[in-house]
Amino acid sequence: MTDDLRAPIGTHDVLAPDSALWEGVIGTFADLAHRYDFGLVLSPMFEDVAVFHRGIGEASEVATKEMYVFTDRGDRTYALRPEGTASVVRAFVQHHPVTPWRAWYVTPAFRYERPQAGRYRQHHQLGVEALGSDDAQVDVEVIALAQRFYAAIGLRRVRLLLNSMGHDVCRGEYVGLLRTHLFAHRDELCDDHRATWDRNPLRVLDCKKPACVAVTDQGPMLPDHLCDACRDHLDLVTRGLDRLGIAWERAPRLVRGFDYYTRTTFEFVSDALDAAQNAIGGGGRYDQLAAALGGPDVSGVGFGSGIERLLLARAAEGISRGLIDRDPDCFIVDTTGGEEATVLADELRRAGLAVSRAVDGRSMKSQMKVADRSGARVAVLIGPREIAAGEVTMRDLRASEATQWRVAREGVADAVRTVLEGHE
RNA sequence: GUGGGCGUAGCUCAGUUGGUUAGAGCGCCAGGUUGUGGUCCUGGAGGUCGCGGGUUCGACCCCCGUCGCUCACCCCA
Repeated sequence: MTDDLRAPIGTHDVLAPDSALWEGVIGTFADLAHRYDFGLVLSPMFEDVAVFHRGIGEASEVATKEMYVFTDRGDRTYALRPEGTASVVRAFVQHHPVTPWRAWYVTPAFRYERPQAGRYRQHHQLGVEALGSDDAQVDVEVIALAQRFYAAIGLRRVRLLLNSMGHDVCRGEYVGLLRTHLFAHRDELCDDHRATWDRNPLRVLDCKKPACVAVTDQGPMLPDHLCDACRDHLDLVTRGLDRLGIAWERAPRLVRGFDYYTRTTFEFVSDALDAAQNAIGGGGRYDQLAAALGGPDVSGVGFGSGIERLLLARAAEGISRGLIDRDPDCFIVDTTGGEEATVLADELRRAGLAVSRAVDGRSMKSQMKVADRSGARVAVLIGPREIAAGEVTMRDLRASEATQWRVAREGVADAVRTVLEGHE
């Protein structure tokens, strides 16, 4: 209701219980990243603007019109990170860890644009980067991690689109051919690209307008013009994916938005989402990024995924199953003032249990209602009679018929555990 | 940046041709013989009708502006 102090446009607060899904997604990813031998990297949310200009490309849409650029009190020009890769690679360059270096991250990403479904000014990405090797096996592992991750969070209607951008020489030759073709057919392009095809010919490949599709359909496709080395690399990647049983599709038109990609590029799309925001993740190899940021001439490969998009895709697939259980194990009802509940709760929590309780001296009936809604499996009741007897009353909140029993005060933790196990 | 739709209780919404104390469901709180939840019943709290201006005897309703939400284009996660 206070309109003057809301979260900024295009940003969102995520509160429990919704946030449990975020915990689940991030936790699942952290666990998987560990299994795939990636270590967590934390890097600043803002960087010298040059990190992104040199990284994702000064001419890219994101860099030219979507970055949050600001000057700090010391007159330094910074930008809020619009994506994850550039700053991770910057960290790699700065610290020169032993290669191959494998890092995973989860971070907010900022882009100044009008919000819409699946598109926000602050969204969140998680991903991995592997630097210091150009072995195609790394590409395969990165893609496999992404694919296994989507499966782990329950997504089924996901397709992997694969392409190769070649390297600077063979792509350069290809772009020349494409530009010649586009020049010959420039009048047939869609309204937008009739003016911009020359500046960024690759973008035209990505255009969905029938006019552009008709032109590019007859033109040269990048995969047909790869050099031998790039072709071999792509073949190794596809063979690796085949051996892992990971389905993929060739996507010769796949052109990603950042300039740093070379060779392998891929995108995961959800068929449950509308085309405007169906990309739930993507990535690829970048041979020149580290060098562009002043580092060694080493290659890297990685991918990033938008958490909001993943959640959107889950919802669109009708997946309601949660990823983690954040309900309390037990709920303490104390009608003697609340001090006993505090003591018992602390004891149970130290024993590893998740405990909820009521405060403010509410009536037993009221506390029982709260206990019920809390999702706790069992209620632990403390009243004058229990205190006198040195016991508590246990009540199963999930049983269809009322069942309760007395337990010695010292044995509460074990009694709760017994109930929990009985439910599993 | 451009365009469409929408802004009424915490949430989802109703609100008659502008008319006198703005409603419902859910949620929340309290009761229903004073130690007990989930169903049911009763009662209660909660709204400057996004904000500002205008028209009018009178505006939640009409007009203008503004802010916000939302969807689409562009691009992407």
